[in-house]
Amino acid sequence: MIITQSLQSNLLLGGGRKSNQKASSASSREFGVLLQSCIKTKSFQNGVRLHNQILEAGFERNHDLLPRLVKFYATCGCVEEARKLFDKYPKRSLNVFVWTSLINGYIENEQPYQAFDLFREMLEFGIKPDSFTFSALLKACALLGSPELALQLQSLATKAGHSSSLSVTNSLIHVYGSLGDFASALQVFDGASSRDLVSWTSMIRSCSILKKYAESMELFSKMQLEEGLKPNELTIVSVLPACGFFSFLRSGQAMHAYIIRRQLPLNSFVGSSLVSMYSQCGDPEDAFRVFDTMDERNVVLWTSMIEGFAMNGQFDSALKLFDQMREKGIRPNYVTLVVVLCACSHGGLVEQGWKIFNSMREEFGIVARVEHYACMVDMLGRVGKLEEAEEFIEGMNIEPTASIYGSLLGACQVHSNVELGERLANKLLELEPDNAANYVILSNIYASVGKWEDVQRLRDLMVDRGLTKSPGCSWIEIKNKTHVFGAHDRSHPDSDNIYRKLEDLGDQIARAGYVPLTKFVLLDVEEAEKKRLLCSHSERLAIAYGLMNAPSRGPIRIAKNLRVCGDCHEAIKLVSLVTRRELVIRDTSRFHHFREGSCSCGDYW
DNA sequence: GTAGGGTTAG
Repeated sequence: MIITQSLQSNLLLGGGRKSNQKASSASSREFGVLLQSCIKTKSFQNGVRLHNQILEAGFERNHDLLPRLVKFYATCGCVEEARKLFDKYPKRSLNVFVWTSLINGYIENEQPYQAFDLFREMLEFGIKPDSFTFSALLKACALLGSPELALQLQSLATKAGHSSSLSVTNSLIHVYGSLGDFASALQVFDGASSRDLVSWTSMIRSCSILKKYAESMELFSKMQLEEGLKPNELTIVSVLPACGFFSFLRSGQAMHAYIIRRQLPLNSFVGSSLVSMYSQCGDPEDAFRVFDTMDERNVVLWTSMIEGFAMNGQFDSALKLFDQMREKGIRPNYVTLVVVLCACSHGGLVEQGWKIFNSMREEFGIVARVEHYACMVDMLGRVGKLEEAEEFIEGMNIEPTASIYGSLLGACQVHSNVELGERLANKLLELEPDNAANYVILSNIYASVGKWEDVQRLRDLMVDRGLTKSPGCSWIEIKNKTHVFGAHDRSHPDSDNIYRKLEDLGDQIARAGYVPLTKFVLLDVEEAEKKRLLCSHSERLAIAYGLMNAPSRGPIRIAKNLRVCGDCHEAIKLVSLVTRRELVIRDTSRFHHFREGSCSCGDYW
């Protein structure tokens, strides 16, 4: 509405200034504005009526109106109509604007091949593409998943002198980022002669997509400090995954507050990224608050919230929300079902899991993909039904992938099944010889049953193949500063006090019945050394520091880059009991909410 | 007439 009004006022201003122009010219402008508003509102009937009037007035071929008419039909999903209109006139007589409109029309209707065919034809007719043409075609590269094609277009655009155009620069950053070519995206961004908010937002998004979250946050502050650019809601959406990844609740809250303060639109995109961020920060209550206040809830928003509950151990709430979503007539998509099956798996809800999996096609019209199968394998593996899981894999409609075997290998580690673990790991080492995780899991399986020679053999193999495992660490945010701890770390300036606090906590939990579970030490050392090593796992250092420095109210939140070990899990339950504090720990994919001696995961993770 | 946004198993 506002847009239409501003267009109308522009028209008035323009008309005033050019009062000596011919009447027909003023009318064609008027038609242009009206057509534009039909495109914006996608009002098909009004547009067709307008087209007829344009035809009667003899304006159809007007250099400004024809491209808009083409765009109108394409926007309303009638790209064939747009093509008919295009074919009505000799191609050589049509300007680049008309050609680009139809190219764009094909892309908007997800027909990238037709777009490229038309581009080829355009070049053959000697029509020179402009920056708009290149922007449009770069979008098509993302659809086709082809960074090579993007590179070709980049060199064509450079030759044609359009490479410094902002829209070409920004499209290039976007397409390279979307296709996983971070180096090229960065090269375009760094080499750009000018950058605007879109360039920064695209680069921040590229970092987030490629899981370069630190870079994402760094760019976000650099953009404001060095360029003085103010983020908008798209920038916020691009940086929120980074807040979630690091569990930086305060930063995430600041983003949320910024949206509200600047009155930026809180649409479904912003809504779902906020829900995800709060969930990843172990705060499902605030995630739900955002979810609950959204006017319009689409499938992605529902999916985010279901995942948010599941991630935080609230499996019943997750499944209840799934029911509610269906009652509201929202059709789940395949991601929703991945999330729901994963909730069943993590919550040990085997019966519900089977029921949902078996009804996927009939009830939701969704054919199971590899992700769904992986959830089922994980679900069976977790409850120790390893053989059933293996049979399930054999009976699958699809070829098992490394991820399927990986799911079951994880279960073999939990249930110390050496025989199956070995078999699977050998398959996996062939399928993905560069994935360090497989070596580590197999080595842990050997360690858990004391096969130290095999542990050593795998370590040597990893060294030979140049693979390293990422060292475990935990971190905590205190007063906007992040404190990172490695296992047995003594590098923190407050280290002495932290270890004193740990000793004190050790005494308290021992009185509450703690017995160290030394089987979780995967090293061939003496029993006493094992006990000592357990006490200084990184999450315990972070907890001790948190208890000393976090505000006295509210939960203490810690994030960790690996799974919490079984012994720490027991110890932390008791720490929550003796200190009467809620402790929230995020591991690689989910949360443990420790309260009064128990954990939200129900010891099942 | 152009460019940038949310959910996904292990």
